[in-house]
Amino acid sequence: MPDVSRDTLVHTLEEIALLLELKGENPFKTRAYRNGAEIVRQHEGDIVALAAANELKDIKGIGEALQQKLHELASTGVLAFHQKLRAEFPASLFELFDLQGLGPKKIKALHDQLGISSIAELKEACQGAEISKLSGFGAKTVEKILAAIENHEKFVGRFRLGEVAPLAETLLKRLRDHPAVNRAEIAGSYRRSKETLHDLDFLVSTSDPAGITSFFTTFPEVHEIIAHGDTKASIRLENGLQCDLRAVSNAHFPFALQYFTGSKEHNVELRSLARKQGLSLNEYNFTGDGDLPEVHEEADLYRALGLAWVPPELRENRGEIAAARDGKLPRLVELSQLRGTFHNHTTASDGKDTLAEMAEAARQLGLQYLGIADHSKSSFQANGLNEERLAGQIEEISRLNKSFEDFALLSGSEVDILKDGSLDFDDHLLAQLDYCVASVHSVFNLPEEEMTARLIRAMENEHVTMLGHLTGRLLLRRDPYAVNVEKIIDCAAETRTVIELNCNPWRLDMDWRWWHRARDRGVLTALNPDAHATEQLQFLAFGARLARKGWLRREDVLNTRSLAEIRAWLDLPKSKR
DNA sequence: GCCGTTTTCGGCCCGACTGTTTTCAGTCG
Repeated sequence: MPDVSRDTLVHTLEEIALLLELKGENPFKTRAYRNGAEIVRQHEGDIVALAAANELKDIKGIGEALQQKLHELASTGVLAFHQKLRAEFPASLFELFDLQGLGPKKIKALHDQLGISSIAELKEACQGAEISKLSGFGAKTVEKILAAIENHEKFVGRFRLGEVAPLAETLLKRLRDHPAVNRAEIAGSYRRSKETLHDLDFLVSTSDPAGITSFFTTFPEVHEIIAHGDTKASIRLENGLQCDLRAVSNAHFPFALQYFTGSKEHNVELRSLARKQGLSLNEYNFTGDGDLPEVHEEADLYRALGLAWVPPELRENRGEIAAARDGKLPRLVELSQLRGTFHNHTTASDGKDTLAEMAEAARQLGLQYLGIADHSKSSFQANGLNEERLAGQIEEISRLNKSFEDFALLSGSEVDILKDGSLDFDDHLLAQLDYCVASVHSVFNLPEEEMTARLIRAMENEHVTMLGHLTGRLLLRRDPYAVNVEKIIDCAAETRTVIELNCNPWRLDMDWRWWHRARDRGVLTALNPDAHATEQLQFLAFGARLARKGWLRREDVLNTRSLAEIRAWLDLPKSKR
């Protein structure tokens, strides 16, 4: 039996969809392949085994053609149809899809008429004159393509926290399980919970450093060994992520952990502080005249410098060293303190799981309440609910709630903020909801002043409980839209509007750099996973990490409150909250 | 390519924006 995973099936179908688009195939056909990919991804049960046994009948969305293709792929490991399509286009062509503003039609024109099949070739063509001879490629288009390439270059080699976390934890566990390893941690920006990373820094203490570095370089995920010495190794994984390993002794471990966690700016401050005390600090130890402080843990190191232990998330040289000296570090919020969450989707709009399934998943996580905020009617692309369907959902939630003890669904809506700042539903309907998340999903390109005024108008609505994904950014993909965040924070403080911390690893929006200021203005946040499937409720963990990075405490986070407290809070008029 | 049925072919989600095209095509959400 060939080694075929669910991912192989999914990615093959998705790639076929892309290739068919390039060929200019019927868009509904390409959609059928995309749908098929999604169905395979979501299917409960062993879909690979079913496909291999040719038992895919009766799965809605998988017709005869897809059944046959999935069977061929699962049972032989290859799909002739896919191979044949692939042979028609160079593999590097796929990278052009990563550029904002380029779709299948333009890519096909570039490939067919100018022989362009990579970003590098496209860049060259844009800088020359030939490209403007193509119909549909005027001066503005060329300008936009160049901007998209620049954007892409800026982002290349970086990864979102959420996409590396599972892999990072797997590799860490493997190191910890090795008999010669005493302690192991991931340092660097991962430990500091940066929203994007360019590498992973593993650190182990061991009595056999050379053995561990060798072990590390033989991991099955290794694509390339960049460096391999006795105490240090660097590998590149198949997904492009670079991983560095340092192996040190137990005695050196706390120093190395502190040193490799960074940030560089934080460490510079720390070392200058040490120097003032006649100490020198490096990645292995303190040096200097006289008695040196005894260090077994990171906290000992900070204490030796007259500081409280600084949580790694705060180590960005943004005031944490002074706070640690003055005993003013915040007691940061913890994932385990969350009691519920507000912004989640169901099959009613563009979610993958039903109301009942989402509720059950939230209960499994130990939450007391789950807010449902499906899209509103203007979000056609997301199957947004109109007034009638929303009213039906409110009833369904109320019905379901009768079956729960110590748990409740809350009726909300993720209502679209229209271009002029008005809302997609009228106040009468909004008043029937437990709460409302207001978000922008269209017309992203307003000038900053107009966009800010648009959001402010929405926040001034009595029924708008919180603002969803403030800037609309998609990390490493799409820049935030122009908005004056300071003014939004001030307005949120005045109008008592909550600002969401969207926990989806693509968003993590509002950016962590603003939360300290918002908190000081008395603005509350809600950690919202924006879950479109039950497993995405786990995004709360990323949100908690970023909230900590933003200096937020338990009291700054609305959804650390109990269900009873939330109900009482929602019952207050907005101005009294 | 899938689905549903008005059983074997027609419909499949809609609208905004942009640029370049003079009435629309491509991309995005």
